Amino acid sequence: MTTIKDVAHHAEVSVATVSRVINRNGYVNEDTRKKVEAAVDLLNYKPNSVARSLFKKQSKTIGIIVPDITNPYFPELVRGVEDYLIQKGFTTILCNSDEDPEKERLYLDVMKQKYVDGAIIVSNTIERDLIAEYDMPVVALDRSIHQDIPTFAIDNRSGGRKAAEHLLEVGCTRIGHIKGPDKVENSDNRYLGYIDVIKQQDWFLSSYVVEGNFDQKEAAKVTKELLQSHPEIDGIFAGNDVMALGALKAAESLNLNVPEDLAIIGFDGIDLTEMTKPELSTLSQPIYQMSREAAEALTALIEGKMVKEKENVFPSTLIKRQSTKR
Amino acid sequence: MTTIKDVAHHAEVSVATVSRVINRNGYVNEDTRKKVEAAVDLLNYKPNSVARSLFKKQSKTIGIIVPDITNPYFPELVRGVEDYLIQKGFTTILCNSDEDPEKERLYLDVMKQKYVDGAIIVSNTIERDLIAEYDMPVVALDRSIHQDIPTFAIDNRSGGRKAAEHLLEVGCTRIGHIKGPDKVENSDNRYLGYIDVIKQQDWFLSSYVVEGNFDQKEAAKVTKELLQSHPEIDGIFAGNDVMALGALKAAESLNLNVPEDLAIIGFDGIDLTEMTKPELSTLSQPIYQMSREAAEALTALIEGKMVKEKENVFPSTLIKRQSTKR
DNA sequence: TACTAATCTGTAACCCGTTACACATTATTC
DNA sequence: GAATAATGTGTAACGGGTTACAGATTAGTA
Repeated sequence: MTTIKDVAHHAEVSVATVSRVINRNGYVNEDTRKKVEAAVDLLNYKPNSVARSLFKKQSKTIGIIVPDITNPYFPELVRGVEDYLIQKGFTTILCNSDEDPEKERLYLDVMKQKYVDGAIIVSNTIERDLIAEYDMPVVALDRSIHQDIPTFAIDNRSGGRKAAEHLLEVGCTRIGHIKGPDKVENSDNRYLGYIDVIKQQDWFLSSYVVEGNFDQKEAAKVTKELLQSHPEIDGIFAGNDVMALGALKAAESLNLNVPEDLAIIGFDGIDLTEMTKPELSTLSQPIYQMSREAAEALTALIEGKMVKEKENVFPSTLIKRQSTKR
Repeated sequence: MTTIKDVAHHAEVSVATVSRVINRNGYVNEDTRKKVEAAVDLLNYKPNSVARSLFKKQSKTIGIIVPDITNPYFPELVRGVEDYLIQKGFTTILCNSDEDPEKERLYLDVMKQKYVDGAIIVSNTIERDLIAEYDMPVVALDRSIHQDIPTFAIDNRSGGRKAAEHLLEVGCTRIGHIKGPDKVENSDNRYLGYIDVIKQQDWFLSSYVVEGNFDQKEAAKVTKELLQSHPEIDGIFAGNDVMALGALKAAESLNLNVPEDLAIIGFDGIDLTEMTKPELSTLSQPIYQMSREAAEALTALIEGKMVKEKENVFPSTLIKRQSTKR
């Protein structure tokens, strides 16, 4: 590995001069610069980021904590972040938390020790006080953490409303909701959006709402139970696409035709929704855009700029497909 | 940020002693150790990984290069790697190459500069000579790079054979193949497996094989064309699950029933295959296991152990589902 | 011409750990 | 009791950059 000393020696200058050339700061004579650049090329010198980090106390690295990259919602999120950051000269450390506070803490510890410049966090459990301990720029993505921390998320409530309204529009007369886990902001707000619309209906029963844990199998199970105890239900709003898929499976197992007997709409707009039969209607999130902007905000924070807008709410878009076409 | 000096000062010892306590090496008196540990706890001292890396010339970080985390095959692969490595004390840098040699090179440069300890690479384009330039432990995953580099991959050819045989067994009389991109080891070998079985059939035509680029939309297009020009085809082996899905879409658009009119089988065993209707038969890969073992091999390499087995071939498992049930 | 400002370059301290080496003390062995 | 081994601890160099500071030239100005 060639070091700055090797280059200095080769170019017959001091390491300070080489450093100045590399970083384009301070005065350097044109001829000297050329000599140094020639030596850099000749020796194929690449400055050592670790040494630089040690001095500068920053690493040009950021961490992204997601619950589970295996969940189809997150790859695109991570991709949006990574794409932007690499182009800004940052590398991205991937952290799968499984929503486990211990793991989250572990990852934050590691980040701190590695002089990571900042973190993008998707979490329900991390609190502002914990983040304060680590004293690094943080941006919340998909779920808010605290009003002081810049957040990039979907307007879940209005999305929930749109979903319920759409089901009413296509003629559903009894609409159930497969809700995500309790006390998770996303699922709660989507549920509230549904309630906003449905509570005005005289037929509404609280037993039309069941909890599905954002998981396909679980959603299939609870949907089946729901449809068995409430055969009058002809429309289902699932709290995310994966659960909508579970609902689709449930309908199938009960020999219900979608959309004729049962209309189904999901939430998220992951690619999966185009791959089912019938294709799933959904509330699509601008995932890539959102994550990219989160990454932008993080780099701004790292560069010491204030981000004026703490709350960045993105609209969801209704995508009408076969599963609600009636 | 507390440093080792702070701790030393607090415990009234030298930094060397603190270092010895932290790393549990060298002689340290029991009482001294306790004093130091108390100071560490009190000050919540976490050693600075960057400084350590600089001296040790290793970073407890590895890079993983995948084409695109957004492709449903890779998240599980990455997860297998990350899970194993975090537990071994390594963090994982995620790199999306888009199969672009420039990006691959850029990522390798960054890794080198950050003293990354090793890399796990999924690539068709990276060559051994390039890797040699970087002089770091490398393991190839999913696709081989060179016989000198430990490889963890599926037995694609035998998988291709199993797929073709299965279609014959369920009674298909004309079997087409949607092949992945040319000169990509995986697609070529799956194709060869198909040929191994099909070439003995007197009905075989080379026009039964079309190329689909591992992409759903493209696969749907070429499958449709294939079925239109060869309506006698009643079985399709797609080079991966995403293309099998495209084939399913094509069948649908031609009003063909799956599996009655057309049996379809994919390759990979991603979760998606359980989510379609009908559910897709596929050759399932032990993705998580394979990637975990790749990570194990990489850490072994990093620790200076030789990995005896360069070629680690994993079997695929035939999963029979509705799409080939006839 | 004299003086100030701008340009150029090198020396050395610093970032924060790790460890070779030296020295001191205590334990073991004959 | 002397010699040797084992234990305990500190000093300082080192890893590879960055930059404050000083000193030397050159350019610009009155």
